[in-house]
Amino acid sequence: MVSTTTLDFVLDAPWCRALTSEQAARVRLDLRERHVNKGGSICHVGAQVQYWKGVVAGLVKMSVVSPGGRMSTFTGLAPGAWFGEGPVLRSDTWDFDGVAMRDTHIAMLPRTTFQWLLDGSLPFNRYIVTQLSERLAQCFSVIEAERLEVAETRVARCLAWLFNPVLYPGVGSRIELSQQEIGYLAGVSRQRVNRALRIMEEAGLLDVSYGAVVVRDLAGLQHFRA
DNA sequence: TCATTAAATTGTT
DNA sequence: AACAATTTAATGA
Repeated sequence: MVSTTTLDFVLDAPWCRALTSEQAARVRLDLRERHVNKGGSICHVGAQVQYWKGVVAGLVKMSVVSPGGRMSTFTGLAPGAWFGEGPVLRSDTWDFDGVAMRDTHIAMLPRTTFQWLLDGSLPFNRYIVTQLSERLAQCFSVIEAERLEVAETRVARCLAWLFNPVLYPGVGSRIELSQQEIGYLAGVSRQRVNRALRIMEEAGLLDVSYGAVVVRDLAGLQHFRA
């Protein structure tokens, strides 16, 4: 049995609302949850994918480590994010590391249930396709920012990703995130984050406050160039 | 409720 | 990376 917060979170998720009552009932039955303390591991490269996971609360950093030991952070996963469908469909093992950037609450749906939904629900398939498409678009956006090698642009894209309403429907316009944390996510120093945020605030794209950012113009953030 | 202190975050060099 | 300034949270009168 899972907590009511997790249950509410899942039943309210866009993919779940599209299911039949019978399917939703099985989801409810198979659902598990887990609390991960700050710094704890949510998934790691090479491990078997047992569950399709959703971020109920907290923040997860998605990263990979190269053979040389260099670490590259892809993105943050904000509340409302569901992830793991890629590994489930492709390789059965995780292809990235997930680390909790703060105390995090994870909802987990067994792989077999996930596949059962894929086989039995057209709306669920549509949701997954939308999810994958959105992620692909975001990947292009981030790759472009990397090539430009402008820290401000990377920060902007990184934030735009975090506030993506398709991927993270629960996220409003405000996310509690220190400049240090943004630095980890975007792969730039805290100083650069600080400067980038000021520039973007000046441009009217967002407001910065103590330990949080409020997005004013998401589209503007996505297309921001330094 | 207010004042004091510690901790976290931000701004600057 | 180090330091100072600022904001928040916690504590106790």
